[in-house]
Amino acid sequence: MGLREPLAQIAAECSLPKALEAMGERWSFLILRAAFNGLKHFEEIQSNLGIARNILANRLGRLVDVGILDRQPCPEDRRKIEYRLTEKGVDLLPTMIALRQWGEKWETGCPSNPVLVDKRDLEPVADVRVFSHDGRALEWEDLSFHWREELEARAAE
Amino acid sequence: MGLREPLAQIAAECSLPKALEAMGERWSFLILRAAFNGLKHFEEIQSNLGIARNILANRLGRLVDVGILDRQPCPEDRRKIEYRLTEKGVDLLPTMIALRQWGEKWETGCPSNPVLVDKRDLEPVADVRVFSHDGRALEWEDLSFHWREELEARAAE
DNA sequence: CGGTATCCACATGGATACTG
DNA sequence: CAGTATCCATGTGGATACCG
Repeated sequence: MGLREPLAQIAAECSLPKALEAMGERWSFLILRAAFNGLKHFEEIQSNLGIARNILANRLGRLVDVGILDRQPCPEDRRKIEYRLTEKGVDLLPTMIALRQWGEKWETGCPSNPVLVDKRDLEPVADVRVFSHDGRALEWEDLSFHWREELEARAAE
Repeated sequence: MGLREPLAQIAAECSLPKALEAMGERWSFLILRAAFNGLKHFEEIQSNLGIARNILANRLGRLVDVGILDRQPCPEDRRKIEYRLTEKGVDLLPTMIALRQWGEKWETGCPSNPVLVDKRDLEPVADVRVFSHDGRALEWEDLSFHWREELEARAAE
């Protein structure tokens, strides 16, 4: 099954729709970015993004519901609320960085600021890309979609 | 500037909002997936996604406008229209695969089908992640956001 | 501080019918 | 085949006021 031959029926078991259920709304990625940048409080995020309060409340609630953010009283001031990334939330970093890098390359044409760097040497991270199981960088031409069943049948031979 | 210390002002030059302008709508990623899966024609995409015709027309138009898809008469039948990924569109693959893998891990809990494989050995590609400039796989703890100016000042010392 | 409540505008989305 | 046109429902988003 080649990559450029259309699939008769696709998407039957693709996780993308499910992922988009959680992250598909316009503000979700921006709220997530705020979280990655260390913003934890409602007012902080609201003033930084300029998002309407009711929408922010709604989105934060949804992100908490799906387990991307965690809502806790602030340790140093129990009256305040703190939103933190869960492990599931942190796991969205490659997606977010990939999209940001794409925007840098094709939309703005210039590097974003602040930069995501490796703490060890303060060097900017590499472009996010697709690698083979043994670490070779792959181009679109090197890739193909295959049905799992077909691969298993082939492996069984 | 540590990763867990909040940034006073963020997002001033981040390309993410611009990227989301192009890809932020619910259907955009799914239409893109259809394109990656080799679907080229309006009716094909419409029946595969179950999207309303007017919305699909609108989204296809927008994706063409921003240069992610290219709209051409079909080579073998000039009466038909064909949508193909541009280079800019293909460049969204890491983002899409990263999001799909995240969904597999956290939302559906099972691998998607069809699988993206390396043509050479038909092995599924590796999980998309963030690497350092010299190819070390980085965890969230290894990362930090820094202002470009600060990095340049430091380098000049 | 971290929300709700309200109100309103517009965008998104779906269904269906029609067209070149 | 690849859309438009139309209609309608709901969702998203913004502004503002209010609240515990």
